[in-house]
Amino acid sequence: MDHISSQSLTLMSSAHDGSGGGGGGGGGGGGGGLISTSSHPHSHMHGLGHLSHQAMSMNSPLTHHGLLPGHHGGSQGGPGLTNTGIPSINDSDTDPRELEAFAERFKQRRIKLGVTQADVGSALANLKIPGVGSLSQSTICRFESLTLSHNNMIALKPILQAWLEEAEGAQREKMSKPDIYNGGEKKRKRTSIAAPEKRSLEAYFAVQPRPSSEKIAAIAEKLDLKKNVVRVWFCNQRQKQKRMKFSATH
DNA sequence: ATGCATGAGCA
DNA sequence: GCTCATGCATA
Repeated sequence: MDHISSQSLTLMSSAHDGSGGGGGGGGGGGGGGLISTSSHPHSHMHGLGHLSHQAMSMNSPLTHHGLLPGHHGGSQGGPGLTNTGIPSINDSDTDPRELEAFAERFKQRRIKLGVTQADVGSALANLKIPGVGSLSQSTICRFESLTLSHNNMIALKPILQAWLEEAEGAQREKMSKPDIYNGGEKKRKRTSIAAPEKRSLEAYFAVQPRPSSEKIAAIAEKLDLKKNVVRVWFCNQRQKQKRMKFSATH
């Protein structure tokens, strides 16, 4: 992609507006999973607590959004305090339109602060929020571009909002260093699936998004790919369909 | 910005 | 073995 590639130094002047359609695909909101952490052999431990996990069949912790008896004007600048005094998650926090608006504001202010996505990710650990550690540049980027699941967006919003307020309040000091790498670990290699194979996979996916193990094996052999590569490809493809926004490639 | 991958938790 | 959150590697 020859976009405006700037992850650490250059400035990215995104010329895209905040396209309105709140509706998006986030509607379903199936899963109930939230934050989890993964630790790799070479990375330091992250710490987003494993709050909850899948809730597959139904909506769960979040009151379904969508059609609420109209209230909340739209934007909310402050904490979601209710007259009950509990800073709980209100309906407005699950509103796709609000999420989109927040993501936009977040990016705007983040850039204003002269902070990169990666900086935000590592700075989260400094917030000392129980169960919250750092996040990657990828995740911050996906949050801003709404390419996360609806539930994931809802879970991350309060955390990023907290960082934003903290960063703006103490807008004076420099963030800490990213971190150091262990120079002895083997680096993961990313397999690249060629265009023709990719087209075939998409074709199979169109008729059967969830092929059986045997079917996957057949596809794998036909395309001369490792079975696991094919299986993961289907998993990732399914996940993509659940994002709030889709990749511009279609 | 995004493709392929890992890992936790569950069925 | 799937889903879901998340990340390394890379275009």
